Amino acid sequence: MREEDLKQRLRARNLRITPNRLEMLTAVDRYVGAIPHAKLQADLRSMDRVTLYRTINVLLEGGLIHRASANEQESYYALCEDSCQADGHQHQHIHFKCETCEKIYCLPLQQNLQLNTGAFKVKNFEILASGNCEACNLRLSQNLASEPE
Amino acid sequence: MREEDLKQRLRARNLRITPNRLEMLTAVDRYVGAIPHAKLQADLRSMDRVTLYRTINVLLEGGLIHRASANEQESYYALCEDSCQADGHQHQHIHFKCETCEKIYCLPLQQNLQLNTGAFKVKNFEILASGNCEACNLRLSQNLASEPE
DNA sequence: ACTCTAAATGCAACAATGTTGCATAAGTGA
DNA sequence: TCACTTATGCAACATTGTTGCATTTAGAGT
Repeated sequence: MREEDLKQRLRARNLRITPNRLEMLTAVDRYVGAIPHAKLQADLRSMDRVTLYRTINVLLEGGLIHRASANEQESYYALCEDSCQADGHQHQHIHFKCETCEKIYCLPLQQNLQLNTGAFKVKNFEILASGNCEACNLRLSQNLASEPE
Repeated sequence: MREEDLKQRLRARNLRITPNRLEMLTAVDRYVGAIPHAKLQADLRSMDRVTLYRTINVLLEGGLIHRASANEQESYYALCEDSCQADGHQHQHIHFKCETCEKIYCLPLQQNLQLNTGAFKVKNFEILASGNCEACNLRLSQNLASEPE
């Protein structure tokens, strides 16, 4: 993604354009899947640890990135769609963690979900899935195929 | 749930029956919804902090409880169904967080989900939902109804 | 009921993760 | 370029989770 586009996203949310924010957005953007916190920290090791946390929060609150949890302690981050609002992220997608390569992917949801159960009214949801990703499936099936009988 | 039942669950997984484990299972069981870590710690404040962590891990690994994450830092715990295995939790249910009372509920899933997307093969999933729970919905609608026009 | 052994517990110390206050630097609108 | 607000870095602190080790305890066998 071009830097000018990232700047535009910051402007759109009335956030100041700073080198730190651009660096973070770039790191999140270029990573395939959602970036783990540790990787973000490694990529931006010139940035103060505190600034890292604060910048994550600013971008989260500004609706530029979202947190893709994975039923673990560590958090993962990905860029939001343009449609996300600061307070109302509407991610109708799946956060998929590959068991093999351990990457987190944001996948679109194929089906319209009806999650309401009795008098529990679902306003928002997130799906955490795990399995094998496209690349790993391919690799696994090739290894299997080339194995001697 | 009767204490004897909890003991039986421990025995079934070849886990020793200790006062700490029984206390923890009791605390998890009597809490409506999934219990937050902090509440667990408060309920069991006679238990050493380290023992608390280790006991949680034992029960998780034994498949007696499961972690219900909620897109936050804090973890929540609930008893497993009998069908859960140590390594293969199969929770086809929704972890629902009420926006009003903030409790976490484990709700059954009404619909059979087809989550596979392209060559991504989903083996396991969890749904984190939020909205208003039954009790809060009722309370909210009553307040609304009784408000002067 | 007693003994033995492996496992559970508590404690201390440590490690990792996240937060707050404050002085300084930098972004932005005039 | 000036003035004002916000962002940053640093230090200190707070919270959360982990490890090693000595002691206690659960449970199996006698």
